[in-house]
Amino acid sequence: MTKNDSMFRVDRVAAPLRVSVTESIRNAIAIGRFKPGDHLPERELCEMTGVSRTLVREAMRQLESEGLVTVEPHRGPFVTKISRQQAEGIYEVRQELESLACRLFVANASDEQRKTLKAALSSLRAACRKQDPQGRLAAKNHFYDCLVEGANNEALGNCIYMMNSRITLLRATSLKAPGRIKESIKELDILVDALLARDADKAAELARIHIGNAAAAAIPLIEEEAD
Amino acid sequence: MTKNDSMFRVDRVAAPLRVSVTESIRNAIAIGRFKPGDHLPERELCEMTGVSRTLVREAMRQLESEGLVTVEPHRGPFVTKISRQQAEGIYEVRQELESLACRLFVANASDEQRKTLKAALSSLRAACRKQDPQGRLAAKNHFYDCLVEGANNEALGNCIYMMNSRITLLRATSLKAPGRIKESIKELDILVDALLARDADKAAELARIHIGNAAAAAIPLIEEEAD
DNA sequence: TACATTCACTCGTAATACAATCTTAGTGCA
DNA sequence: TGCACTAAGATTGTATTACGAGTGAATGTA
Repeated sequence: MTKNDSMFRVDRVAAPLRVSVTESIRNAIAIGRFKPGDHLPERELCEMTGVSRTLVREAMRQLESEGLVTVEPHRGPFVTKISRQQAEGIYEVRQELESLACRLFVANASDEQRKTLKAALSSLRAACRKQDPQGRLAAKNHFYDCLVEGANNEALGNCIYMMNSRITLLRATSLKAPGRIKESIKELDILVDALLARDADKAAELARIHIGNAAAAAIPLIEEEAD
Repeated sequence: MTKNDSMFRVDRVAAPLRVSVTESIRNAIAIGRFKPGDHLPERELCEMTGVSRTLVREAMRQLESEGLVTVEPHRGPFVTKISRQQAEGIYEVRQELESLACRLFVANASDEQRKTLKAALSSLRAACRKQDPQGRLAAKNHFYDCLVEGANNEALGNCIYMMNSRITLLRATSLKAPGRIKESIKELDILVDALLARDADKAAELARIHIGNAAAAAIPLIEEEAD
Protein backbone atom coordinates (compact mmCIF):
# COMPACT_ATOMS: atom_id res chain seq x y z
CA MET A 1 0.00 0.00 0.00
CA THR A 2 1.46 3.35 -0.92
CA LYS A 3 1.26 6.23 1.43
CA ASN A 4 -1.32 7.98 -0.67
CA ASP A 5 -3.72 5.13 -0.24
CA SER A 6 -4.08 6.19 3.35
CA MET A 7 -6.63 8.74 2.23
CA PHE A 8 -8.94 5.88 1.44
CA ARG A 9 -8.72 4.43 4.89
CA VAL A 10 -12.00 4.07 6.62
CA ASP A 11 -12.31 4.64 10.33
CA ARG A 12 -10.22 2.06 12.00
CA VAL A 13 -13.14 0.30 13.52
CA ALA A 14 -16.83 0.50 13.17
CA ALA A 15 -18.14 2.64 15.99
CA PRO A 16 -18.54 0.65 19.19
CA LEU A 17 -21.94 -0.84 19.66
CA ARG A 18 -22.57 1.42 22.59
CA VAL A 19 -22.63 4.42 20.30
CA SER A 20 -25.43 2.95 18.23
CA VAL A 21 -27.31 2.00 21.34
CA THR A 22 -27.09 5.52 22.69
CA GLU A 23 -28.18 6.95 19.37
CA SER A 24 -31.05 4.58 19.15
CA ILE A 25 -32.43 5.50 22.54
CA ARG A 26 -31.77 9.17 21.96
CA ASN A 27 -33.66 8.95 18.74
CA ALA A 28 -36.53 7.12 20.37
CA ILE A 29 -36.85 10.04 22.74
CA ALA A 30 -36.49 12.62 20.00
CA ILE A 31 -39.27 11.23 17.86
CA GLY A 32 -41.56 10.87 20.82
CA ARG A 33 -41.55 7.11 21.13
CA PHE A 34 -40.69 7.82 24.75
CA LYS A 35 -42.25 10.90 26.24
CA PRO A 36 -41.11 13.13 29.07
CA GLY A 37 -41.88 11.49 32.36
CA ASP A 38 -41.83 8.00 30.89
CA HIS A 39 -40.06 5.36 32.87
CA LEU A 40 -37.36 3.50 30.99
CA PRO A 41 -36.67 0.25 32.80
CA GLU A 42 -33.39 -1.29 31.83
CA ARG A 43 -35.01 -4.54 30.87
CA GLU A 44 -37.26 -2.86 28.38
CA LEU A 45 -34.36 -1.00 26.81
CA CYS A 46 -32.36 -4.21 26.62
CA GLU A 47 -35.18 -5.89 24.78
CA MET A 48 -35.71 -2.94 22.49
CA THR A 49 -32.07 -2.60 21.56
CA GLY A 50 -31.04 -6.21 21.87
CA VAL A 51 -27.98 -5.52 23.94
CA SER A 52 -26.94 -6.29 27.48
CA ARG A 53 -27.66 -4.26 30.58
CA THR A 54 -24.04 -3.19 30.61
CA LEU A 55 -24.42 -1.23 27.41
CA VAL A 56 -27.83 0.11 28.24
CA ARG A 57 -26.47 1.48 31.46
CA GLU A 58 -23.52 3.10 29.76
CA ALA A 59 -25.91 4.68 27.30
CA MET A 60 -27.98 5.98 30.21
CA ARG A 61 -24.96 7.66 31.71
CA GLN A 62 -24.39 9.50 28.48
CA LEU A 63 -28.00 10.50 27.97
CA GLU A 64 -28.09 11.57 31.56
CA SER A 65 -25.27 14.03 31.06
CA GLU A 66 -26.98 15.26 27.93
CA GLY A 67 -29.96 16.00 30.12
CA LEU A 68 -32.31 13.77 28.18
CA VAL A 69 -32.93 11.33 30.97
CA THR A 70 -32.95 11.74 34.70
CA VAL A 71 -31.99 8.78 36.82
CA GLU A 72 -33.59 8.36 40.19
CA PRO A 73 -31.70 6.05 42.51
CA HIS A 74 -33.26 2.63 42.75
CA ARG A 75 -36.07 3.71 40.46
CA GLY A 76 -34.25 3.98 37.21
CA PRO A 77 -34.15 6.38 34.30
CA PHE A 78 -37.01 8.64 33.30
CA VAL A 79 -37.23 10.85 30.27
CA THR A 80 -36.53 14.32 31.62
CA LYS A 81 -39.48 16.62 32.07
CA ILE A 82 -38.81 20.22 31.25
CA SER A 83 -40.64 22.85 33.21
CA ARG A 84 -41.68 26.11 31.69
CA GLN A 85 -39.02 27.86 33.68
CA GLN A 86 -36.32 25.50 32.51
CA ALA A 87 -37.44 25.95 28.94
CA GLU A 88 -37.19 29.69 29.28
CA GLY A 89 -33.70 29.25 30.60
CA ILE A 90 -32.72 27.08 27.67
CA TYR A 91 -34.00 29.60 25.18
CA GLU A 92 -32.11 32.35 26.94
CA VAL A 93 -28.92 30.38 26.62
CA ARG A 94 -29.65 29.55 23.01
CA GLN A 95 -29.99 33.22 22.21
CA GLU A 96 -26.48 33.89 23.40
CA LEU A 97 -25.01 30.78 21.92
CA GLU A 98 -26.55 31.07 18.51
CA SER A 99 -25.90 34.73 18.09
CA LEU A 100 -22.29 33.97 18.92
CA ALA A 101 -22.39 31.16 16.38
CA CYS A 102 -23.57 33.62 13.78
CA ARG A 103 -20.82 36.07 14.54
CA LEU A 104 -18.23 33.33 14.36
CA PHE A 105 -19.70 31.94 11.17
CA VAL A 106 -19.25 35.31 9.53
CA ALA A 107 -15.70 35.49 10.81
CA ASN A 108 -14.57 31.96 10.14
CA ALA A 109 -16.66 30.08 7.61
CA SER A 110 -15.09 29.11 4.33
CA ASP A 111 -16.87 29.70 1.04
CA GLU A 112 -17.51 26.00 0.92
CA GLN A 113 -19.21 26.16 4.31
CA ARG A 114 -21.30 29.13 3.27
CA LYS A 115 -22.55 27.18 0.30
CA THR A 116 -23.29 24.18 2.45
CA LEU A 117 -25.25 26.29 4.89
CA LYS A 118 -27.36 27.67 2.10
CA ALA A 119 -28.02 24.18 0.82
CA ALA A 120 -28.94 23.00 4.29
CA LEU A 121 -31.49 25.75 4.55
CA SER A 122 -33.02 24.66 1.26
CA SER A 123 -33.25 21.11 2.53
CA LEU A 124 -34.86 22.36 5.69
CA ARG A 125 -37.36 24.35 3.70
CA ALA A 126 -38.19 21.28 1.65
CA ALA A 127 -38.47 19.08 4.71
CA CYS A 128 -40.89 21.51 6.31
CA ARG A 129 -43.26 21.21 3.40
CA LYS A 130 -43.68 17.53 4.07
CA GLN A 131 -45.54 15.91 6.91
CA ASP A 132 -42.57 14.09 8.30
CA PRO A 133 -41.59 15.19 11.80
CA GLN A 134 -38.53 13.01 11.84
CA GLY A 135 -37.34 14.38 8.53
CA ARG A 136 -37.86 17.91 9.77
CA LEU A 137 -35.89 17.24 12.88
CA ALA A 138 -33.06 15.76 10.86
CA ALA A 139 -33.04 18.70 8.49
CA LYS A 140 -33.07 21.16 11.33
CA ASN A 141 -30.21 19.37 13.03
CA HIS A 142 -28.27 19.34 9.81
CA PHE A 143 -28.77 23.05 9.40
CA TYR A 144 -27.39 23.65 12.85
CA ASP A 145 -24.49 21.33 12.16
CA CYS A 146 -23.56 23.46 9.19
CA LEU A 147 -23.86 26.66 11.13
CA VAL A 148 -21.75 25.31 13.96
CA GLU A 149 -19.15 23.84 11.68
CA GLY A 150 -18.72 27.14 9.94
CA ALA A 151 -18.39 28.86 13.28
CA ASN A 152 -15.44 26.59 13.90
CA ASN A 153 -15.76 26.43 17.65
CA GLU A 154 -16.03 22.99 19.15
CA ALA A 155 -17.15 23.99 22.61
CA LEU A 156 -19.84 26.19 21.17
CA GLY A 157 -21.01 23.28 19.04
CA ASN A 158 -21.29 21.07 22.10
CA CYS A 159 -23.33 23.59 24.00
CA ILE A 160 -25.67 24.27 21.12
CA TYR A 161 -26.09 20.57 20.57
CA MET A 162 -27.08 20.07 24.17
CA MET A 163 -29.54 22.91 24.21
CA ASN A 164 -31.11 21.64 21.03
CA SER A 165 -31.41 18.15 22.42
CA ARG A 166 -33.24 19.40 25.42
CA ILE A 167 -35.54 21.56 23.40
CA THR A 168 -36.50 18.41 21.56
CA LEU A 169 -38.08 17.24 24.78
CA LEU A 170 -40.75 19.89 24.51
CA ARG A 171 -43.85 18.59 22.86
CA ALA A 172 -44.17 21.87 21.08
CA THR A 173 -41.02 23.12 19.46
CA SER A 174 -41.09 25.82 16.88
CA LEU A 175 -41.09 23.19 14.17
CA LYS A 176 -44.12 21.49 15.58
CA ALA A 177 -46.31 24.43 16.40
CA PRO A 178 -48.39 24.63 13.21
CA GLY A 179 -48.47 28.28 12.32
CA ARG A 180 -44.93 28.82 13.36
CA ILE A 181 -43.13 26.83 10.70
CA LYS A 182 -43.44 29.22 7.79
CA GLU A 183 -42.43 32.17 9.93
CA SER A 184 -39.50 30.26 11.25
CA ILE A 185 -38.21 29.50 7.79
CA LYS A 186 -38.69 33.07 6.75
CA GLU A 187 -36.63 34.23 9.68
CA LEU A 188 -33.90 31.79 8.85
CA ASP A 189 -33.96 33.01 5.28
CA ILE A 190 -33.03 36.53 6.18
CA LEU A 191 -30.68 35.26 8.84
CA VAL A 192 -28.76 33.24 6.30
CA ASP A 193 -28.81 36.20 3.94
CA ALA A 194 -27.14 38.27 6.61
CA LEU A 195 -24.61 35.51 7.25
CA LEU A 196 -23.71 35.21 3.59
CA ALA A 197 -23.49 38.99 3.32
CA ARG A 198 -21.01 38.81 6.20
CA ASP A 199 -23.05 41.16 8.31
CA ALA A 200 -22.21 39.75 11.71
CA ASP A 201 -24.12 42.23 13.84
CA LYS A 202 -27.27 41.88 11.85
CA ALA A 203 -27.04 38.11 11.79
CA ALA A 204 -26.47 37.94 15.52
CA GLU A 205 -29.44 40.18 16.13
CA LEU A 206 -31.64 38.17 13.80
CA ALA A 207 -30.63 34.99 15.57
CA ARG A 208 -31.69 36.54 18.85
CA ILE A 209 -35.01 37.50 17.42
CA HIS A 210 -35.49 34.12 15.82
CA ILE A 211 -34.89 32.27 19.05
CA GLY A 212 -37.01 34.73 20.91
CA ASN A 213 -39.90 34.09 18.57
CA ALA A 214 -39.42 30.36 18.78
CA ALA A 215 -39.53 30.63 22.54
CA ALA A 216 -42.63 32.78 22.45
CA ALA A 217 -44.33 30.18 20.29
CA ALA A 218 -43.25 27.13 22.21
CA ILE A 219 -43.34 28.13 25.82
CA PRO A 220 -47.02 28.92 26.22
CA LEU A 221 -47.78 25.44 24.96
CA ILE A 222 -45.88 23.76 27.74
CA GLU A 223 -48.22 21.95 30.02
CA GLU A 224 -47.10 21.45 33.53
CA GLU A 225 -48.62 19.09 35.95
CA ALA A 226 -49.54 20.11 39.42
CA ASP A 227 -47.44 18.03 41.73
CA MET B 1 -42.76 11.23 63.21
CA THR B 2 -44.81 14.35 62.74
CA LYS B 3 -45.20 15.95 59.37
CA ASN B 4 -42.95 18.81 60.28
CA ASP B 5 -40.08 16.47 60.85
CA SER B 6 -39.92 15.99 57.11
CA MET B 7 -37.80 19.06 56.87
CA PHE B 8 -35.07 17.13 58.60
CA ARG B 9 -35.11 14.34 56.08
CA VAL B 10 -31.83 13.68 54.42
CA ASP B 11 -31.59 12.65 50.81
CA ARG B 12 -33.38 9.39 50.47
CA VAL B 13 -30.27 7.43 49.77
CA ALA B 14 -26.63 8.11 49.91
CA ALA B 15 -25.49 9.01 46.43
CA PRO B 16 -24.77 5.92 44.37
CA LEU B 17 -21.20 4.78 44.45
CA ARG B 18 -20.78 5.67 40.82
CA VAL B 19 -21.16 9.33 41.65
CA SER B 20 -18.25 9.23 44.05
CA VAL B 21 -16.19 7.29 41.57
CA THR B 22 -16.81 9.85 38.86
CA GLU B 23 -16.01 12.67 41.23
CA SER B 24 -12.85 11.00 42.33
CA ILE B 25 -11.53 10.55 38.83
CA ARG B 26 -12.67 14.02 37.83
CA ASN B 27 -10.84 15.42 40.78
CA ALA B 28 -7.72 13.45 39.97
CA ILE B 29 -7.73 15.11 36.59
CA ALA B 30 -8.49 18.54 38.00
CA ILE B 31 -5.61 18.55 40.44
CA GLY B 32 -3.23 17.25 37.82
CA ARG B 33 -2.74 13.75 39.13
CA PHE B 34 -3.60 12.75 35.57
CA LYS B 35 -2.40 15.10 32.87
CA PRO B 36 -3.77 15.77 29.41
CA GLY B 37 -2.71 13.01 27.08
CA ASP B 38 -2.33 10.49 29.87
CA HIS B 39 -3.69 7.05 29.26
CA LEU B 40 -6.17 5.82 31.83
CA PRO B 41 -6.36 2.04 31.65
CA GLU B 42 -9.40 0.62 33.29
CA ARG B 43 -7.40 -1.63 35.53
CA GLU B 44 -5.48 1.25 36.97
CA LEU B 45 -8.66 3.19 37.66
CA CYS B 46 -10.22 0.14 39.25
CA GLU B 47 -7.27 -0.20 41.58
CA MET B 48 -7.20 3.49 42.34
CA THR B 49 -10.88 3.71 43.15
CA GLY B 50 -11.41 0.20 44.45
CA VAL B 51 -14.50 -0.48 42.39
CA SER B 52 -15.34 -2.81 39.56
CA ARG B 53 -14.83 -2.22 35.87
CA THR B 54 -18.55 -1.71 35.50
CA LEU B 55 -18.46 1.45 37.55
CA VAL B 56 -15.24 2.73 36.11
CA ARG B 57 -16.67 2.39 32.65
CA GLU B 58 -19.85 4.20 33.60
CA ALA B 59 -17.75 6.97 35.07
CA MET B 60 -15.79 7.16 31.83
CA ARG B 61 -18.96 7.64 29.84
CA GLN B 62 -19.85 10.58 32.02
CA LEU B 63 -16.43 12.17 31.94
CA GLU B 64 -16.38 11.62 28.23
CA SER B 65 -19.51 13.66 27.74
CA GLU B 66 -18.09 16.31 29.99
CA GLY B 67 -15.17 16.45 27.61
CA LEU B 68 -12.60 15.59 30.23
CA VAL B 69 -11.59 12.30 28.71
CA THR B 70 -11.52 11.10 25.15
CA VAL B 71 -12.03 7.43 24.49
CA GLU B 72 -10.28 5.84 21.55
CA PRO B 73 -11.82 2.56 20.48
CA HIS B 74 -9.87 -0.42 21.68
CA ARG B 75 -7.27 1.84 23.21
CA GLY B 76 -9.18 3.23 26.12
CA PRO B 77 -9.65 6.61 27.72
CA PHE B 78 -7.14 9.43 27.60
CA VAL B 79 -7.28 12.72 29.41
CA THR B 80 -8.40 15.18 26.76
CA LYS B 81 -5.78 17.46 25.29
CA ILE B 82 -6.96 20.95 24.56
CA SER B 83 -5.44 22.77 21.64
CA ARG B 84 -4.88 26.47 21.65
CA GLN B 85 -7.69 26.87 19.18
CA GLN B 86 -10.09 24.87 21.31
CA ALA B 87 -9.13 26.90 24.34
CA GLU B 88 -9.86 30.10 22.49
CA GLY B 89 -13.23 28.69 21.58
CA ILE B 90 -14.00 27.82 25.15
CA TYR B 91 -13.13 31.29 26.36
CA GLU B 92 -15.32 32.80 23.67
CA VAL B 93 -18.23 30.73 24.86
CA ARG B 94 -17.50 31.58 28.47
CA GLN B 95 -17.67 35.25 27.67
CA GLU B 96 -21.19 34.92 26.40
CA LEU B 97 -22.29 32.54 29.08
CA GLU B 98 -20.91 34.40 32.01
CA SER B 99 -22.03 37.79 30.90
CA LEU B 100 -25.49 36.28 30.58
CA ALA B 101 -25.10 34.83 34.03
CA CYS B 102 -24.33 38.28 35.38
CA ARG B 103 -27.36 39.81 33.75
CA LEU B 104 -29.56 37.06 35.11
CA PHE B 105 -28.03 37.33 38.54
CA VAL B 106 -28.97 40.97 38.66
CA ALA B 107 -32.46 40.15 37.53
CA ASN B 108 -33.14 37.08 39.62
CA ALA B 109 -30.91 36.71 42.62
CA SER B 110 -32.43 36.99 46.07
CA ASP B 111 -30.85 39.11 48.76
CA GLU B 112 -29.73 35.91 50.39
CA GLN B 113 -27.97 34.89 47.19
CA ARG B 114 -26.31 38.25 46.85
CA LYS B 115 -24.93 37.90 50.31
CA THR B 116 -23.72 34.39 49.58
CA LEU B 117 -21.96 35.55 46.45
CA LYS B 118 -20.16 38.22 48.35
CA ALA B 119 -19.08 35.70 50.94
CA ALA B 120 -17.90 33.31 48.24
CA LEU B 121 -15.74 36.03 46.81
CA SER B 122 -14.18 36.60 50.21
CA SER B 123 -13.43 32.91 50.51
CA LEU B 124 -11.91 32.93 47.08
CA ARG B 125 -9.75 35.88 48.00
CA ALA B 126 -8.61 34.07 51.11
CA ALA B 127 -7.92 30.87 49.22
CA CYS B 128 -5.81 32.71 46.71
CA ARG B 129 -3.51 33.95 49.42
CA LYS B 130 -2.60 30.41 50.32
CA GLN B 131 -0.46 28.02 48.35
CA ASP B 132 -3.12 25.42 47.92
CA PRO B 133 -4.13 24.84 44.31
CA GLN B 134 -6.89 22.45 45.25
CA GLY B 135 -8.32 24.91 47.72
CA ARG B 136 -8.24 27.64 45.13
CA LEU B 137 -10.00 25.50 42.63
CA ALA B 138 -12.66 24.61 45.14
CA ALA B 139 -13.15 28.25 46.10
CA LYS B 140 -13.37 29.31 42.49
CA ASN B 141 -15.92 26.61 41.76
CA HIS B 142 -17.93 27.67 44.75
CA PHE B 143 -17.92 31.26 43.58
CA TYR B 144 -19.27 30.16 40.23
CA ASP B 145 -21.86 27.98 41.88
CA CYS B 146 -23.15 31.00 43.74
CA LEU B 147 -23.23 33.12 40.64
CA VAL B 148 -25.05 30.46 38.69
CA GLU B 149 -27.48 29.74 41.44
CA GLY B 150 -28.42 33.36 41.67
CA ALA B 151 -28.87 33.51 37.92
CA ASN B 152 -31.46 30.81 38.38
CA ASN B 153 -31.01 29.15 35.02
CA GLU B 154 -30.24 25.48 35.07
CA ALA B 155 -29.15 25.10 31.48
CA LEU B 156 -26.82 28.02 31.82
CA GLY B 157 -25.35 26.44 34.90
CA ASN B 158 -24.68 23.21 33.04
CA CYS B 159 -22.94 24.97 30.21
CA ILE B 160 -20.81 27.08 32.48
CA TYR B 161 -19.91 24.03 34.51
CA MET B 162 -18.76 22.21 31.40
CA MET B 163 -16.71 25.09 30.13
CA ASN B 164 -15.06 25.48 33.51
CA SER B 165 -14.27 21.79 33.68
CA ARG B 166 -12.53 21.91 30.37
CA ILE B 167 -10.59 24.99 31.25
CA THR B 168 -9.28 23.03 34.19
CA LEU B 169 -7.46 20.86 31.69
CA LEU B 170 -5.17 23.69 30.76
CA ARG B 171 -1.97 23.59 32.74
CA ALA B 172 -2.13 27.33 33.01
CA THR B 173 -5.46 28.72 34.05
CA SER B 174 -5.85 32.23 35.26
CA LEU B 175 -5.55 31.01 38.81
CA LYS B 176 -2.30 29.26 38.14
CA ALA B 177 -0.51 31.90 36.12
CA PRO B 178 1.42 33.63 38.88
CA GLY B 179 1.00 37.31 38.23
CA ARG B 180 -2.57 36.89 37.15
CA ILE B 181 -4.17 35.96 40.43
CA LYS B 182 -4.27 39.34 42.09
CA GLU B 183 -5.59 41.00 38.95
CA SER B 184 -8.20 38.35 38.62
CA ILE B 185 -9.48 38.92 42.12
CA LYS B 186 -9.49 42.65 41.59
CA GLU B 187 -11.60 42.22 38.49
CA LEU B 188 -14.01 40.00 40.33
CA ASP B 189 -14.22 42.59 43.08
CA ILE B 190 -15.56 45.26 40.83
CA LEU B 191 -17.65 42.71 38.99
CA VAL B 192 -19.36 41.70 42.19
CA ASP B 193 -19.78 45.34 43.11
CA ALA B 194 -21.63 45.87 39.87
CA LEU B 195 -23.76 42.79 40.50
CA LEU B 196 -24.70 43.92 43.97
CA ALA B 197 -25.42 47.42 42.66
CA ARG B 198 -27.78 45.75 40.20
CA ASP B 199 -26.00 47.25 37.24
CA ALA B 200 -26.55 44.46 34.74
CA ASP B 201 -24.93 46.07 31.73
CA LYS B 202 -21.81 47.00 33.60
CA ALA B 203 -21.54 43.58 35.22
CA ALA B 204 -21.97 41.81 31.91
CA GLU B 205 -19.31 43.96 30.35
CA LEU B 206 -16.94 43.40 33.25
CA ALA B 207 -17.47 39.67 32.96
CA ARG B 208 -16.53 39.85 29.31
CA ILE B 209 -13.39 41.75 30.14
CA HIS B 210 -12.52 39.43 32.98
CA ILE B 211 -12.78 36.33 30.82
CA GLY B 212 -10.94 38.08 28.05
CA ASN B 213 -8.06 38.84 30.37
CA ALA B 214 -8.06 35.32 31.73
CA ALA B 215 -7.86 34.04 28.18
CA ALA B 216 -5.07 36.41 27.30
CA ALA B 217 -3.13 35.19 30.31
CA ALA B 218 -3.74 31.49 29.82
CA ILE B 219 -3.67 30.93 26.10
CA PRO B 220 -0.12 31.97 25.33
CA LEU B 221 1.07 29.43 27.88
CA ILE B 222 -0.51 26.52 26.10
CA GLU B 223 2.12 24.28 24.69
CA GLU B 224 1.17 22.20 21.74
CA GLU B 225 3.08 19.25 20.47
CA ALA B 226 3.91 18.87 16.87
CA ASP B 227 2.26 15.72 15.72
C1' DT C 1 -59.56 4.06 57.10
C1' DA C 2 -55.03 3.84 58.63
C1' DC C 3 -51.12 1.43 59.34
C1' DA C 4 -47.83 -2.55 59.20
C1' DT C 5 -46.09 -6.50 56.64
C1' DT C 6 -44.86 -9.03 52.80
C1' DC C 7 -43.53 -9.82 48.14
C1' DA C 8 -42.20 -9.17 43.51
C1' DC C 9 -39.51 -6.29 40.77
C1' DT C 10 -35.80 -3.23 39.51
C1' DC C 11 -31.66 -1.08 40.37
C1' DG C 12 -26.59 -0.95 42.06
C1' DT C 13 -22.52 -3.28 41.96
C1' DA C 14 -19.30 -7.07 41.36
C1' DA C 15 -17.24 -10.83 39.16
C1' DT C 16 -16.30 -13.67 35.33
C1' DA C 17 -15.80 -14.90 30.57
C1' DC C 18 -14.53 -14.47 25.89
C1' DA C 19 -13.90 -12.30 21.32
C1' DA C 20 -11.77 -8.40 18.95
C1' DT C 21 -8.04 -5.55 18.64
C1' DC C 22 -4.03 -3.11 19.90
C1' DT C 23 0.92 -3.22 21.43
C1' DT C 24 5.14 -5.17 21.81
C1' DA C 25 8.65 -8.30 21.76
C1' DG C 26 10.72 -11.40 19.01
C1' DT C 27 11.96 -13.86 15.00
C1' DG C 28 13.65 -14.46 10.60
C1' DC C 29 15.42 -12.58 6.46
C1' DA C 30 17.98 -9.61 3.32
C1' DT D 1 22.12 -3.57 10.98
C1' DG D 2 17.68 -2.71 9.43
C1' DC D 3 13.22 -4.21 8.20
C1' DA D 4 9.03 -6.98 7.54
C1' DC D 5 6.38 -10.22 9.76
C1' DT D 6 4.57 -13.15 13.35
C1' DA D 7 3.17 -14.51 17.78
C1' DA D 8 2.34 -13.59 22.49
C1' DG D 9 0.42 -10.62 25.90
C1' DA D 10 -2.42 -6.97 27.41
C1' DT D 11 -6.57 -4.15 27.07
C1' DT D 12 -10.93 -3.05 25.52
C1' DG D 13 -15.88 -4.34 24.11
C1' DT D 14 -19.72 -6.91 25.31
C1' DA D 15 -22.50 -10.44 27.61
C1' DT D 16 -23.85 -13.07 31.49
C1' DT D 17 -24.72 -14.22 36.08
C1' DA D 18 -25.29 -13.16 40.80
C1' DC D 19 -26.93 -10.95 44.83
C1' DG D 20 -27.83 -7.21 48.23
C1' DA D 21 -30.67 -3.15 48.63
C1' DG D 22 -34.51 -0.14 47.82
C1' DT D 23 -39.18 0.74 45.84
C1' DG D 24 -44.05 0.19 45.04
C1' DA D 25 -47.98 -2.47 45.31
C1' DA D 26 -50.70 -5.94 47.32
C1' DT D 27 -52.10 -7.94 51.35
C1' DG D 28 -53.42 -8.36 55.93
C1' DT D 29 -54.72 -6.42 60.41
C1' DA D 30 -56.48 -3.34 63.89
